[in-house]
Order: sequence, then C-alpha cells, then structure tokens
Amino acid sequence: MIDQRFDPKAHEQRIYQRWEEAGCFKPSMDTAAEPYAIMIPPPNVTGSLHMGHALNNTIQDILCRFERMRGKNVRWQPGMDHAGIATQMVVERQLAASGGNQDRRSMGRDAFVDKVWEWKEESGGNILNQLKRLGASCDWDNTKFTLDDDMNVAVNKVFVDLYNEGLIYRAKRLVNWDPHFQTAISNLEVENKEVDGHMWHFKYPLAGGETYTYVEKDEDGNVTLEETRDYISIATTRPETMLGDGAVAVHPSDTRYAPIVGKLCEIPVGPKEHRRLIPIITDEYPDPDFGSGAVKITGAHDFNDYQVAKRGGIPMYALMDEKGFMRSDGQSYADEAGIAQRIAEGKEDFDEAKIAAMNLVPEAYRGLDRFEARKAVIADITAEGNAVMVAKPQPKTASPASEPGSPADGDSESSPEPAEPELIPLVENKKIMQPFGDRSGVVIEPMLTDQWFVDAETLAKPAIEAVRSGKTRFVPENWDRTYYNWMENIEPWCISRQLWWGHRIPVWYGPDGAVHCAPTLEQAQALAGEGVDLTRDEDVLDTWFSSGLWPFSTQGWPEQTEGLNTFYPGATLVTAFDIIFFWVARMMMLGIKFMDGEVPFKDVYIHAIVRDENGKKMSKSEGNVVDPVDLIDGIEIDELVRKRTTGLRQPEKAPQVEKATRKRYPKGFEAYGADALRFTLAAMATKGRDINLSVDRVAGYRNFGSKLWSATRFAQMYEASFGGAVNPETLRLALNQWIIGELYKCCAEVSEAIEDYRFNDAADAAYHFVWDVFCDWYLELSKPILQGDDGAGKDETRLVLAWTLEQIFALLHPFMPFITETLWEQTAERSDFLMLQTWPGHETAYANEAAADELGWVLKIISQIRSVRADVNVPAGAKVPASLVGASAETAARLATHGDVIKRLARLEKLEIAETAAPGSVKTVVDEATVVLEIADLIDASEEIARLDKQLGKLGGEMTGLEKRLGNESFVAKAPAEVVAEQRERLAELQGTRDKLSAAREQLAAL
RNA sequence: GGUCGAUUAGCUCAGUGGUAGAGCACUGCAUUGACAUUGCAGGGGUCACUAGUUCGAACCUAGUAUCGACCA
Repeated sequence: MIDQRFDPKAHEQRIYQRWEEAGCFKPSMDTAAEPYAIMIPPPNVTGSLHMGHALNNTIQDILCRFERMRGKNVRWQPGMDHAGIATQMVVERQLAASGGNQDRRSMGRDAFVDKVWEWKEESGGNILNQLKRLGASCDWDNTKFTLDDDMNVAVNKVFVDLYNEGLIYRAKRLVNWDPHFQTAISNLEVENKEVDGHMWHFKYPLAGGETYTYVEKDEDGNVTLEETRDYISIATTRPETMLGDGAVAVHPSDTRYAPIVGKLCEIPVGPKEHRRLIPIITDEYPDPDFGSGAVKITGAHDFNDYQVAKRGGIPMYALMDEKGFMRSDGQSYADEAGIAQRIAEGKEDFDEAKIAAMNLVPEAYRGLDRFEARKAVIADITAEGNAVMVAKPQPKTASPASEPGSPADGDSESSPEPAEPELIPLVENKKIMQPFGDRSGVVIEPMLTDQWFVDAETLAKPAIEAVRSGKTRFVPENWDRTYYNWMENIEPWCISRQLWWGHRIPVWYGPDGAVHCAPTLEQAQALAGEGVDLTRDEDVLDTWFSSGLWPFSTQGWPEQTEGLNTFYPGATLVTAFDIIFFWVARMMMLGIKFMDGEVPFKDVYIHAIVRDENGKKMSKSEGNVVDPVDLIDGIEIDELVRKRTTGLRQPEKAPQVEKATRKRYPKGFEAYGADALRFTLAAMATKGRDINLSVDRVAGYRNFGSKLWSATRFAQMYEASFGGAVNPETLRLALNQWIIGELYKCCAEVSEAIEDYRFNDAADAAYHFVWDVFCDWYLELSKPILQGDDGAGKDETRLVLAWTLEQIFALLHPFMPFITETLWEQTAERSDFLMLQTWPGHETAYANEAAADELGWVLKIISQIRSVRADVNVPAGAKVPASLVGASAETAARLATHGDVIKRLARLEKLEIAETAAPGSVKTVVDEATVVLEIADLIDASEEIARLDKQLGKLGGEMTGLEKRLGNESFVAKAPAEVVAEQRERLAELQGTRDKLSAAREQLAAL
C-alpha cells in the first residue's frame, strides 16, 4: 500500500535521477520514428530560474513528453547562452567586491577571460539544475554552451561566409553606446523610458548682426506677432551637444524663417573670439509646430540629426569619449574651430576621418562628464544673455524651471539675475523619452564609431517570405504581425561589441589596414601573404549572433551529422513575445541562409508573460517575485521576506514589502512540489498575453495530485489488479464499459488540445475527467460491486479500475511527471518507466454509446434526487422511501441493474416502480419518468408548491424562447435543419417535463 | 503618432454564429469507511456602450469609451 499522502520531497529528485541514469531523456534515434526536436531558448549563464522560465520549460516538457509517449524520436536540445555583457558585468563586479585593486584592464584580456571561464565552471549554469527540479526531460548529454569551441567553428564560418558575400561589413555609423560598459549595443538592448526632462530655449545670433522680420500667424492667417530679430530661436533637451552642431534646420514650408535660410548663425557658446558659424538649412525633419520650429543638427549625437546631416552633407562632430566625458584629445579649440569655420563656409574640404579627429569642445569643458558639461553650457549661455527669457510667474506659483530634485536640472535660479528682474530663462519641464542601457541602466549616448554590421534587410526577405508562405507559423497567429512589422523595417544589425567575453571577430588587419577575414589566423595569414604582420580585431560578437545559429550549430553544423539531418528543422520554438526580435527573427534569417533555405522550426508558440496575482510584472526590485523553486520546496515566511526585501530598487520600501508579504502569505509557501507548479502553469497557459499567477491556484492543483494519490490508495485497498490488460469488447458491466469510453473521450480531448497548443484545455479536460468523472462517479459507483459478492463482476471491476488509473497516470504524465511516475512505480512490479509508455488512446480507442446512455441516466437520477432533497431540506442522513412512476421498460431494466447503487448514493430507503404517486409527495422528472419521494410528513405543501412554481417558471421562460424561435418562419426556413430539429426536440422534452411537474403541482394544490 | 490587444460572475480568466462557462471566493448541509488537501447542494452575469449584418450576435462589421503592451 502506498503512503497516506504524496511527499514530493521524498520522490521528485529520486525519480529524476532514475530517469537520467536509465537514459530516458535521450532520443531513441529509431529510424522508423518521426523525429521531433525542440530547441530550448538557451537561458543566460548568469541567470536563475524565474516564473517565465518555469512556464516556458513546462510547456516544452509537456510537448516533449507527449510526443515521446506517442513514439517520436525526441530531442529537446538544452544549453546556455554566454550572455556577453551580463556575464562580463558579474565577473567585473566580483573583482571589484573582492577588494583587490585588480580590474579587467589591469588584468589584461587573456587573464580576464580565463577568470570568466573559471566563474562559469564554478557558479554558472545553476539554472540548468533548476530546470531539472522542474522535471525538464532535456537531452542533457548534448548540452551546449554558445561560447564552446564547436559553437565557435559555426560562428566563424557564418561570419566569414557572410563577409565574403558582402552581407557583413564594417562602417562608421551612429550606434547606441553604453558609456558604462563602453561598448556598442543593439537597439534592442536599449530601453526607452519616459523621464522628466527639460527643454531649454536659446538664441543663435545671425552672423554679422543681420536682422529679419519674424512673423507668426494663427490658423486663419492673421498676424499674431511681428518683430525684428537678429537671432533664430532653438529649443533643445541636450544643450551640451550644441558644441557639435553642424547646422540649424527648418522645415522648407516654414515661412517664419524663409528670409534667413541659407544664411549663417552663431553657436552661442565657447570662447567669444572663436564662435563657430553654422548654416541655416531646410529639411523635412523639423516639425514647425514643435518648439520654435528650428532644430539644431548634431549629427554625431542624435539619430534624427544623423539622418538630416547625412542628407545635407553636414559634418558630424563627435564630442565625447567612450566614457561619456567631453573629449580632451586633439588640437586646441581655437585651431579646431578655425578648421570647422572654413568647412562651414565651404572653403575647406572634409572627409569622415578628418571630421572624426576634430575636437570642438572648448578647453573649459574638456574632460567634463556630459551632464556636468550640460550645466556649464547652460550657465554660460544664460550669463551671456542668449537664453530666451520669459516673465517670471507670480510668487507662490512654482516656477517651471525650479522644480526641485529634477535630474540634470538647468538650475536657472543660480543663474545670474537677468537684467529685468521679472524675466527668467525659458525652461520647459516636459516628459522626454530617454534611452537607457538595459543592463547598465545608464543613459545611452548615440556615438559615431566604427562597427561591424549585418545587412539584415537582405537576410530578412526570405525570412519574411517563410512566414508568409506558412513554412513557419506563429501560434497564436496574430504574432506574425509583430514579426512582419519588425522584419520589414529592420535596421542594419550592429554585431560588434567592445567586450572581451564572447566570440572574437574573425578578422585580422594588415599594417596597411587591409582586412583579412578568415576562420583562423593561419587562413588569414594565407590570405594576407607570408610574413605580413597581422593584428586581430579587438571586438567580440553580439551574443545573439551565436544564439541565432542555435538550431543548427547545436546539431554539429557545419559537419553533416546525424543529429543535424534528423533534428533540423525543429518542430516548435516555445518562447515569450519579448524575444521575437532578439532571437526568433535572427534564427529565421540565419537558419534559412545557412540551411539551404530550410526554416529552423515549423511552429513558433508564443506564450504569455507571467505576472503576479495582481497583474504586476514580477520584479526583484519591486519585491513581488515568486520563485518557482520556493513553490516546489516551500519557504518559511521569514526567509521569503528576506528574499523579497533584498535588492529592492527603493530600499526604503522594504517595510511595505515585508508587511504585504506577511499579510498575504502568513506562513510562507508550502512545499507544493514541481507537479503542482507545472499543472498550474499549464492550466493557465491560455493563448492570451498575460498570466496572473496566484499561489492559491498552485495549492488547488496540489490538491488535485492528492486526489489522484488517494484514488490510487482506494484502488489498492480493494485489491485492484494493477499491471493487467483490458479488452473493452469483452467487458460485461455497463459501468466499466462507460468509464473506458469516457477515458478515451478524455484522451482524445487532451491530445487534440496539446496538438493545438491549448494547454489550458488539455489540463482542464484531464482534471475534469479524473476528479469529476472518475473519482466522483466511477469510484462511488464501483463500491457496491467491490464490496459485493458478484465474483466475476468484482474481478472485472478490479481490472478496469486499475487499468483506467494506469491510463490516467500516462495521460497526466506530461503535466505531472513525478507523482505519476511514482504511482506507476509503486502500484506494481514494473520493468519499465511510465515516461516511456505508450500515450493512451494513441493506438486504440473505444466507445460504447449504450453504456454511456445507461450511466448517463444513473448519474442524472442520482443528481436530481440529491438536488431535490437539498431543496426541500431533507436531512442529509435521512433515508427516504421513493418510487418511480411512468417508467418505460428500458428505465425499469436500468433500475433493476442500478437500483442498489442509486439508493446508496441518493440515500433512499427504497426505490420501486409504481403506478401512481403517493399523495403529498415531492417529485422530480427524469426523462419520461417521475421520481416520487414519499416524504409528505417531512415537508410543507405550500413550500413544495412554491418550489415547483419556481421550476415551472424557469421552464416556461425557456420554452417561450424556443416557441418564439420555432414560430419564426425565416428561422425554420433558413437555419440548418439539424439546428431546427434540435430545438424542436428540446421543446418537446421541456413540454413533457412541464406537464409532469404541473400535474404534481395540481395534485398538491388539491390537498 | 503607429501597431497589437483587452473590456464576460466578487476576483482571475475560458468561450470563432445556435440553451452563457471554469477555478478561486461566497452560502447551506455533512466528520470513524480513498481523500477535510474532502463530499453533497446552492446563490451569483444588461457578455463596456451604440449602430449594423443575420432567422439568430458575447462571438462578425463600423463607431464610441476606458485600460494595457510594444514601437516611434
């Protein structure tokens, strides 16, 4: 006999180890079997398991276990991603924390990279063990790491091939620069956030003191302002970049500035004697309704300006170094400004390299942090009187510029007092979108640098076509819109990173700067010629470059291995929508390119994002994280509080987080086990966008496991025959025929739902069958047989009971692998594993309609009697005499078979066929017959009349609807015949019931 | 501004044109017989709003309102 209850801790890790040792996770490599491959989204080597991983991997494991049981040759490819920036950051922090004065640069590249590998071997990859705790049936023997040597072979080949085709190139482009990590990052690694910013308004004086008439008009063309100006007004959120301005642009249709287009104006900052003059140009980019309508153009520090500068041939002066400090290299400002001036006046030629070398930062600002430089520039311009001034608001009204605590505040109050006391500089407080590095959290600086790019536009074309033609399908399909949207507007992909941890770019430079791209130094040397001094490119590749090769690099490519031929293309990619761009798109592009046009996977299943039960994103910095492992193993409240209050973004919120946590989970989490967690995630995996995970749901599904466990105990108690075989065709008892029919129905539902990625429907169908059908009905109905003295019936039931349970174990196995394998193991001597059994209903099916009808009637009559008893308050324990009036021969026969169990479950003293109903009884109609409870003394006639009236009212309402519909000629004429027939039948049935109930009411009323 | 999505029971959400559903929560009853991590019974909805298409609309179409995500 199994234990009284299932203890996950006693079995989960033990069972997992047994599977692993027996090689259950390896592909069968059976050549007759259909291959089935899932590529795990390789988790970050620095990562640890969160709910998103738990959902993602539960779904993959359900699919893999399901298909494995259906006989497919399954490889679930596991591995990890080397996560360039994140990993380098972890190790750099460790170095800093270790107290030594060593940092990355003082160690040198090789030593540092060794250190990272050391860290990886010791502390990396914790997440893979956590996946095992979840039950993941990955093919661990083939575990890959994106930075392994064999992955590097694939990476180099792809790089070299793309380079030789011209699809990878080096160029000076404006890229997102992370000043903290001092590397370029892709635009996907940039998080744009709305922050409180400021907009300063400055006057750019016209060259030579020139003036013009500035006219503003309203919508109707009436002049609202007309004045003579000797300047053009510019609004900017980044005054420090003024030093690098190459022009001022206005919209071609903007009549306000038409008189001065083509003239020069002065950048009002820097030493007075070397002020730079820049042209006023037209471009479509400036929005005349925004700010003053005039935009300063700083091509090297803004993406929009970059486009304008490219169009207009405007020089792009870089102002900052790789740390985000104002440059201090180059010649004196006076010299540089002189050159810039001649360029602006068209007197001197320039090229990219010449511009790049120029440092237009005045000495006073050189070496300043960019935010310090901003303050200095504002102060200097304002002091000189070139800030646009406005009247100071009334006292008590907060000045728009004096809001305390604003970041990078213009600090107008400390500016020198303007000449007229009622005027202050115009500084608008406004929300601005600011880019932040998703890892570093610092403000990203657009920087003009030399980087390597992939021509993504060319690679995207066949990748778009593959989805359009249906070779790859998104599930739910509306995600293809997101994919198209991104792919059709794709930008060149910047793949170089100024990091040390990653695949080093396979490019060597000759002394003359000649580029030699080859997989190895030897081959590069061969290209360059013997004796030529070669220097390798310092940079490494974006991590996603190597993960983009994952579906084939993990299978041995570029070798033509058995794995590659068997498991490419994969079946399904399971992921959340947030990496459609990062990863899915790149695998599509590179897979199609390098695998002869074959897509890497047929389906892309996009699952929801797991949030907390209030719909908030789970976040360590918010203190609302539910750690999957804590749900599996349980956690004491004090420890839970400690975890949640560590690493908060606002540490002062710790007491609040603690209070909320203690209130919500006074005892922490119980050890619900992996099965409960998995089942919960599956049951909630609808095709929506979000899952709001509630710990109560996990408890609910843990109870489901307990229910199954206890049902198995019941079976053992009655000596059910585990390990037997059942031929449904030879069964005698309708009860057993019925439950097997129901089982197969459920199997079909579960299979179809999984095939269709409706994991919630699959889980619901299994849950409903096991609890509501098998436990609540079959077990109860089987009791009289198991306790009775019909030997053959008992044997048959013992066999069917055990066999059905075994099928249930199998059916639930993909969802709850541990408890089901444990039950399988402990109910009989077994030589094999449940996880390798054949999926129920896969090879055979069975249905018996007569048995289904018969048991349907039994369930109905018991339910109705119970319901009536409760309605009229018959004490739950009271045994009541009853009779059945108007029963057909079939009903009478059914009563003869099932009378005992009906009496038992409906708590009846007797149930006999009768001609007429006893007076003053309580009645309920079951099909053609009326059940009569002979309890006149227990009830009040008027209350019973009221109960019948209520039922009659309900029936009447429904009948009126049906009659109205059937009376509608166009309904009868146009609706499908079967719908019409169905409604007619339903009406006839209701009429029969109503007639019997009214008769019962008449009889009572007559008393 | 663009794109996508949501609005159904107290809560969280299923439901692709034909009798409005689940889980949780709630109410009443039941405790030595597999299971209280339980059983039995029950209450609870103008399917956001408006107009249309249709014999018939939670579902299709158009619009309105509110909320959200992503992108610019």
